[in-house]
Formats: sequence, structure tokens, C-alpha cells
Amino acid sequence: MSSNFYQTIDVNKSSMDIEKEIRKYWKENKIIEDILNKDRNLKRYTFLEGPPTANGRPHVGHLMTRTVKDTVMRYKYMSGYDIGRRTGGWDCHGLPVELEAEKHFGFNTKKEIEDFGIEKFNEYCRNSVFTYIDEWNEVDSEIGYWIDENKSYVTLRNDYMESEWYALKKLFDENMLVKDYKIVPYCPRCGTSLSSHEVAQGYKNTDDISVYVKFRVKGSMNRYLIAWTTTPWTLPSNELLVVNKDFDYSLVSDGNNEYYVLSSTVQSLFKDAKVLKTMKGKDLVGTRYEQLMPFLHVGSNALQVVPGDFVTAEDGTGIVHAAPAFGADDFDIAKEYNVSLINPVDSEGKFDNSVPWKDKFVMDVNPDIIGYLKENNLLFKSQKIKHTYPFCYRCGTKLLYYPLDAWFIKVSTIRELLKKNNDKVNWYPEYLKDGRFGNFLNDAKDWALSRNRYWGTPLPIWKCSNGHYLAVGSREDIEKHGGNIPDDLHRPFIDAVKLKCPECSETMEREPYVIDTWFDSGSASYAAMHYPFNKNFDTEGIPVDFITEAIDQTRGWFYTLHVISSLLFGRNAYKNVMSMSFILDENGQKMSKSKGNFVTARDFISMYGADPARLFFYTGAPWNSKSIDKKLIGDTARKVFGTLSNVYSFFASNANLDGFVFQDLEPSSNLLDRWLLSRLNSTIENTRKNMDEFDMHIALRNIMDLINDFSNYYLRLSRKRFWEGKLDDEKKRAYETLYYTLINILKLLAPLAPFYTDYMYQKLSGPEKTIHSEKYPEPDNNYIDSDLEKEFKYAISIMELSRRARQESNIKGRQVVGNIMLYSDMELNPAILDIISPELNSMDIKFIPFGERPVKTTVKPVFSKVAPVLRGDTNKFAEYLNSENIYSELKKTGKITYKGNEFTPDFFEIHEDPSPEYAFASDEKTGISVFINKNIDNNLLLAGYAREIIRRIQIMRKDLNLEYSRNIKTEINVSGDIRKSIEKFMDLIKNETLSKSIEFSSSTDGKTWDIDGENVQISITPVN
RNA sequence: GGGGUUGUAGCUUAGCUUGGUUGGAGCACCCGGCUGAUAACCGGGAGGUCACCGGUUCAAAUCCGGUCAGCCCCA
Repeated sequence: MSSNFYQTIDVNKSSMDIEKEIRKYWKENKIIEDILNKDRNLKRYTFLEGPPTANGRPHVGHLMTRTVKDTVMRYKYMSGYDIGRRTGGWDCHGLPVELEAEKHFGFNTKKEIEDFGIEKFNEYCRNSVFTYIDEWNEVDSEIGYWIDENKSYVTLRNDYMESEWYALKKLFDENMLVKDYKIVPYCPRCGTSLSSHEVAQGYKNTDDISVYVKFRVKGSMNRYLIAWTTTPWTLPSNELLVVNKDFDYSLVSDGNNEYYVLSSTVQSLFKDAKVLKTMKGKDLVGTRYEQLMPFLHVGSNALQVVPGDFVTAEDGTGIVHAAPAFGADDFDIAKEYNVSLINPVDSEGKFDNSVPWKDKFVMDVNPDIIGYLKENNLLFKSQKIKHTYPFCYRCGTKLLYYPLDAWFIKVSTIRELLKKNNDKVNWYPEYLKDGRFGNFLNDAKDWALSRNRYWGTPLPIWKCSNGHYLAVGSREDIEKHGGNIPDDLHRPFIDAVKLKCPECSETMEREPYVIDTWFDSGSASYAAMHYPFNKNFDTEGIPVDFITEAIDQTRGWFYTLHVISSLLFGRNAYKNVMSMSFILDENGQKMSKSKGNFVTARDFISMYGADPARLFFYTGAPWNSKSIDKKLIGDTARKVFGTLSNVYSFFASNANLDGFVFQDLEPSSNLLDRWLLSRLNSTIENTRKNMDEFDMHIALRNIMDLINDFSNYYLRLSRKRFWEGKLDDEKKRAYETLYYTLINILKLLAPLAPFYTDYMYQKLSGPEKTIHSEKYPEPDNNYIDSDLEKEFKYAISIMELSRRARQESNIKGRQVVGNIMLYSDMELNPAILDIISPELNSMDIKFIPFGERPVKTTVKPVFSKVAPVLRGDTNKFAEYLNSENIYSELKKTGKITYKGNEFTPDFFEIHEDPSPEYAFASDEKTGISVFINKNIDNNLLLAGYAREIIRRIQIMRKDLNLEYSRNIKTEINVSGDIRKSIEKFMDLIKNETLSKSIEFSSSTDGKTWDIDGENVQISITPVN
């Protein structure tokens, strides 16, 4: 009894159409809301979103990170966890926003901003932050990234900043947040210092000029110390020269002048120079020299040679020019020798009026400096160099190292704690833990936290005129100290708040800094929950279970999360962290707006569809670089979705014809069923392990292997079972196995490809329930039969070898052959051999012992050994060995006698070749050999034709959509061998096609087939 | 300069942790095909100095050392 229970589908329906339909289904049935909001009272698995800067557009790399986040959360949800903190997050502060505002207003300097007004400037910043928020939300919806966007944390909110203030006060009270005057990396355009991990993101290869400079020894007319530098502009500020006291130095003469240089550099610096004497660096210490440029007043301790271990032999002359205002090492050594800083450079990076280059940007003055040196006979030589140098990673300006007051978090004091906490984190891939990230922790530097800018979380430190400091840890603290709480904690409102000094009652003003925006995002674990002010949240949920972002966050967000959590709570911020590589363009190049190969997330989805995109991200390990590959995206999607749709279509059309509706999986004794269910459960076991270890790319591979076996072996070998007449138990088992496997494959795949799997799930189960509420499959070990899987692997190998042998001997697959002989090390279950026998298409199939293999064993001489014995008779001997029974004689007697000479087996090579009458293929790995008898006698030929006739009639039955038990009357118009074939195999053809009668006719009705060049006309008519 | 990582067929890759069998796969290329699911499919083939040089071992893609090249990080 037929039915229409299972809907027919269009197997070529595009992924994008399917996705559109499923988004509509999710929306109309409130699927996403239900899953996000339902508390199932299960164990929690917490996630933490890494906040993108909200004012940038989502690109394809974001698609990949969002896909992975979504996959992990779906998998954990289906595996029986409630997902905690399944929300978004937005990073709202910092230079990315300010630069956009500057561009909008046409500003280039801080002065322009301050003249314009910080309030108006920040108002624009606040309003522009969410320029692309709608695009982000649309992209999330399109890719199927399920997060509660209404609960997203936003770093510009007062609550978020208040939590940060709590943290900063705590650090201040613990003397971990301190003010210091140091040489810091500094951007003269942005007018602010940067932290070490910000500097790290801005290194570029660049060309520069370097100079070798002559410092005249005091009291001499022509004796010089030569120093090398890549920053000529710092020469006016020279105060010391530094040598390594353990190195060898030489005094050389070029005829006119004498020079001190590192001994190992003499030959490269001088062509013809006489070494006057050699000494250790320590012998140079104390030497005084004339000031290079007489513009700045220096102290009495300056202008001398001092020792320093940081001096190396690799570059320059072994004599280092020190300008303490512009280098950290220089700064330290100046302190050691009581040398005061002299700094002619203002905060915009321009010289002041103490040097001849007033108001000029220092980097632009290098040519003038070199000109001055030449004019004054102080330049030994100059040369261009290529080196890496730090640039502002936001605006692109070359950084200076510059003396500045700044607030620091003394991170260097907790390096051991950082490393100890890192030990508790699972890194994917693992080598990041002790490699890139571990090294970063080893060298952790004090965090230069404060920024001389406008749009950011204000540093909550107030100062009075007596130099007292107060850290404010909450809005309430402001009132407590005599201030009014502003509605908005940002500048300039917070700047207007005056407090009363608790120590001396003087008026206190806030220090004019905002903080590093990385502190914002690094505080997400607690500040997103308004801790400690939100009494509904405590820190038990820290560390969170899982975070992931791109590889650059190793020195960004992953680092700041780790540091802040260690500082505040003494422990790691996250348990599992996965780092993902970048998506490259089709040519393997990094993508950027400046290169013009930038691909937005929206464009990518429009081109390929969400599920194909998602699967593409799993075609390799997410932490390996991947190039966009249009072909691979399409192929992978078709392999998975096309094949599953086709299997479903087969199932649905047959089940409907039989009136089958799935109830439950009953135990099947059929070997094919048992094999498939074993494969399914093995795959479930492996896939769960893969997903637990964040190897979703390996999970996809395992699932794809199963789909292939399912379609090309199980279904192919099972088809006839679905065409048997009655829906008996045997047939039901087949339907049940097919259904059960299909629906479980969809569940395995659901976290990876959520749209397609929900679409197919509805076809199988109805629209009442989404697949994403289903449990992730668990393996049932009762179904796993490794021996049976191994046996089927052998059987598949036999099929493949049989095809290969036919292919090589030009025997078509449809041609029945007389016999096939198989040799194998392993015994194969005859029942399985019976299963695959239709594929082998042979009258007779049997296993044979080793000795019966139809191989011709021949004996050939080892010429290098035989020739010395037989000389001219060697070729005759080789012909003699072609005689029959030579191999038998050698085996029997252990020797061959020829012309009075006895030859033992070591004179021969034994060759085995298949007998010419057999097509042959073998696989050494499995030990299987297949021999196909090539002889096609007339009977086999006719049998082959009979199969062709049967096939044609079956196709015609299919076209008429006949039930499989329906009888027909068949009329055929044909002559010659094909007619003889029908006459000979009449009964077989009748039985196979349910033809009550087969008549030869001269009628022109029906369909004309071409069978081996012969026209065959067949007409079929249903009869009762 | 230091640290990490990568190098396998034309391209993309599995295998390396735990040494042992002809080194697997997809795509491209060549060849075949409607055997009553599937032709954007199915089937078969060819193609590999496992970057190079040494070492250890009965045996090395796999372990060790050096060199070369790419990428990332520190500076």
C-alpha cells in the first residue's frame, strides 16, 4: 500500500534556497530563542566571546571564527550541556574609533581635537561605534551563529567600566599599578604611548639610513671613536658612548687620522689601514670625547666612554652611541652614571629651538644631520640598511622611543604565576602553549597602561597638588570623596569631577589618561557581568570553558585575559583555547583592504552559501592557513549534501511505494545491515572523540568516509532488497537500517552544517522538532563488529580489483564472464561473497588455494652467473628454459642439467605471470588476487545480451512507475544473436521482469534500444 | 640575532607522537561507464629523490644532528 508520508525533494535544490527556508522556519517557530533561553538544568559549559571592534566590517576570517564557536556550542548543547554566556561582545574604545573620527572631522593632531572639544569628539566616537552593527548581526544570522545578541556585553557602558575601575583600584592598592617616568614606545602622531603587545603588532620591514660617526677624543686633534647608529636624528642628544669591556678593540691609522673600532670590523671598514695597537674594551672606559654637536648643554658626567653588556659584535663598530632620552638601555645606563636627560624633541616628535631644525619632524631631519656631519668632517661613512622597525599599528607612523610619565601594571612581577596558570590551559594546537604563548609569558613586560588620548575607559586616578594619589573603585567612591557622579563616565565629564584629598583635603583632579583598550577586552570575563557589583554573578565560573579567536590574539586578547585573571583572581581565565589561522585569498595572499583583495563575510556567504562555507572551514585543521578554494567549496558541499539528498530520495520513493513508516530499529540479521550499523557506530565513537578534542576537521573526514560507504557500497549492494515484492520483515529491516543511518549521520553533521541537516531532518521526522534539540548520537557498542568491518573491507577490495582487472583487459562491467578465481590469505565469509557477486558478474566465483592460481611459472637464468659457465651456449640455454616442465623439474630434483653442467636454484630467477587467458589484479596489502577468465564463448555472450534485455525492460517498468509485483506482457522486435539470447534465456528474463509472456513481434510500438549496434524494439503492457 | 612552526605526487593534504606492510586521499590530468539510487555522478589508471646532506638502527617519511627554503613570534 503506497503512501506519501516522506516528501519528495529536489536533489538539486541549492544550499542558499535551503538555508533561506530554514532561517524562516527557525524564525517562525522561535527555534533560536527557545534554545538560547531554555534552562534545562544541565551542567554548564561556558563560552566567552572575543569582542570585535564594532566599527569594522566583518570579513571572511570572522566567518570562520564564528563558525567554529557555533559548532562547538551546538555540539556541547546536543551533548547535554547548557551553554553559559552564549552572547556576543563589542569592543568600543580606542584608536580604531578615534582615527575614524579624526578622518571624519579632518583632524591630524591632538591639538585640533582639543580645540574642537573633547565632548563633541567623543560624542561622535560613541555614535560611530555601531556603524556596522547591523551587518554583524545579519552575518551572524546568515552563517547560523547562534548567540543572544541582546545580552552582548559592550565595553563603553558605565557598568562595564565601573568593573574595570574596581580592578584598577585593587591593583593600585596592591602597588601593582604605579606611575613611572620611563622610555616608552610612543607614536608622535597619536601622541600616546603603546604597550609591548601593541608594538608587537606593528613591526615592518623598512629601508633606513645608518651612519658611522667620528667622535673626537678630548685633547687630540685627529683621534676618533667611531660609532654606528640607525637613528641619526638622536645624535644631537648624544651623552655617552658605550663599549663592551670584554671585546677586543683596535686603534688604526689611515695616514691622516686614527680611529678606535672593534678589532673584528677593521678589515670591513678600512682598505689600507695600519693597526697601531689593540686593547680590551675596559681599557677604553673613561675616555672622554668632544661633544659631537654643540647645541645642547650636557652635564659633567657625560661625554665619556662607559661599559655596557648590551653592546654586541654583530652590527656596527662595537661602540654604541647613547642618547638616553630615546632608548631604554641608554636610559638605564645614564641613570647608572648620573647623567641627566636632554631632550630637544616635543610631544609631536618635532625639534625645539635648541637645535637648528626647529619645528621639524625628527625622522625628516636625518638628511640634514648627515649634511651637518659632512660639513664638519664628522661623518666616517653612511649606508642604507634594511631592517625591521616598529610602526604605530593603528595609524602607521614610525614610533619613537620617548621619555614619558605613564601608569604601568607591574606584570613582570608575576611571570611565574602567569606560567603556572598557563600550565592549566589546553591549547589547540598544543605547540602554542609553550612555544609562542609560553615565550611571550617568559618575557612579559610591565604593561604601559595609560594612554594620552580621549575615547577610552578613563584611568580612575585622582591627584592633589601635594602629590597624593587616590584610586576610585566605583561610582559610589566618587560621592564618598566629595564628587558628583556624572551620567557618563567618559571624558570630559569625568575630568570635570573634583574630589577632596583624603590625606590633605586639597582638591584632587583626575590624571588626564584613558587606559589601553586591550584592558577593556581582557576584562570581559568579569566586567561583562558587572562584577563585583552584580550580586548575581560570582567568579566561580572563571575560568570559562572555551574561547577561540585568530592567531593574532595570542599576543592580544588571549594574553590580556590571562594576565588580568591572574592578577585579580590568581588563576587562568579559560580552560580551552583554540587559535585559528587566517583565511588567505585564492592566491595564498593575506587579505587586506589596502591590497584590494578584502572579502567581506556577506560577500562570501552570498557566493557560496552558509553550509558550504562552514564545511569548507573544516576541510583542514582550522589552525593551518587556508586559501579560498571555490572548487573545493563546491565539491565538498556536493559530496556531502548531494549524496545524502540522493540517498534520501531513494529511500522516500521506495518507502512511499511500500507504505513504510519508520517506527524503531529492530535487530537485523542481514550482513549488510549489520556492517552499516557497525560502521555507523564506529564513526559515532570516533567523531565524538574528534569533537571533544576540537578536531572537527577530522570529524568531518570520518563522517564523509561513512557517507561514501553508505551510498556507494551499502545502497548499491542493497538496492534489490527494496524491490522485492512484499513489505516483509526482511524488507522492513532494510528500510529501518537505511533510515536510522541517515538520520544519525544528519545528527553527527548538525553542528557543522546546521541548515541542511535541519532541512533533511524535517523530511525524515517532520517539522515538529529541530535537529538542534536532538541528542548528539552516542555509540552503541553492541553494533560494533570489527571483524565484520574488516571482512567487508576485503569484500570491497575484491570488487575494486575485479573492476581493475576488467578495465585493464577491456572487459565491460556488464559482460558476464565464465568464472572468477580469488586467492586470499584470509578466508571470506561465503555469505558476503554472495552479497557482492552481482558486482562481479560471473557465472562462477570461487576461492582457490595457492597452488591452483592460474599463473604460469617460468624459470629465467641469472645471466651474470650462467654466462661464465656456458659462454656461447647461454642464449640457447635461456630458450631451453622456456620449455615445459622446467619449473617442475627444478622443484623436484633441485637442479637443471644442461650440456653436462648442473645448475642449482641460485642460477635462476622464478617468475610468475597470470596465464594469458586470465585478466589479473592483486593487492599486496590485503593479499588478494583476482583472476577473471577472459574467454567469452557464445553462451556467455548470449547471457550477456539477456542481461541487457532484462535491464531495458526494468527501465521501462520504472518509467511506467509500476509496482514491483505488477505483471506485464512484453513484445520484442529483434533478430540475430539477441533473439537467440532471448529464446535461450526466456525463463530467466520472464522471472526477472515479471513478464507473463514474451512475444516476438514485428510491431513498431514501444521503445527502440540500441544494444551493441543492434536495434531492439521493446513494448511492455501491464496485465493482471 | 633569538624562539616557534612548516617542507610528502602539478595543487591541497593524511601518515611522523608509539621506526617495520607496495607511502594513503581529494582535485587537476588520462581512460571507461546509464548493470532499475546518484552523470555537478560512478569506476579505473598514471604520477611521489617523503626539501638536501650526514648519523643511529637489522630496518627511517617517521628518531638524532647539520644545512637550505617558507610562514609566524620576539627584538
